[in-house]
Amino acid sequence: MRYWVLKSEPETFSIEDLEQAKAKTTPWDGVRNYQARNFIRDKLKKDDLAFFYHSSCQIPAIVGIVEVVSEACPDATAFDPKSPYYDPKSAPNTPRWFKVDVKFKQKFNSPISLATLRQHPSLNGMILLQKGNRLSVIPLTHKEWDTILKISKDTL
DNA sequence: GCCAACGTTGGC
DNA sequence: GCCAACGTTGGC
Repeated sequence: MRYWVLKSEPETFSIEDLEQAKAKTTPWDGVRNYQARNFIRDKLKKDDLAFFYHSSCQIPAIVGIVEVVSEACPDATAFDPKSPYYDPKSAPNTPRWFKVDVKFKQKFNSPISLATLRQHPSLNGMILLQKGNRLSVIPLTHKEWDTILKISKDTL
């Protein structure tokens, strides 16, 4: 199994929204970046775990943990002209975009801010921390996952 | 609100 | 296939 970071703008969809969702589960749809798409389609598997990251907000931070609970399938929002994620170039028989379902696992008592993550030298290589990084589905090494988990436990 | 960094588009 | 122009992301 693999570990990930999934980014979301809390004004659009927050971890609280996920916790309150039906079955605490949501389709992780609307991803419109090819690199992120490839991770979703090819690498995200049922039972993978991911940190939920709040971006473009007052304190960008990892705020909790979610679990992948489905395999990848076509992102239906791309077929819907009324959806903000509509993409006329994606058709049901030749889908361009994909999604998985994710389920709420845990919300951290104290979020781990970007600034905090940057204070840990062992996380320097993280894709999330790299300058100019805009990827919304980010792979983590097992070591990075463990390090961040430990930070979350130390700050309880 | 600014702006750096990056991705995408489209003319040639 | 190059690259300029434009659009978007996201931290600050």
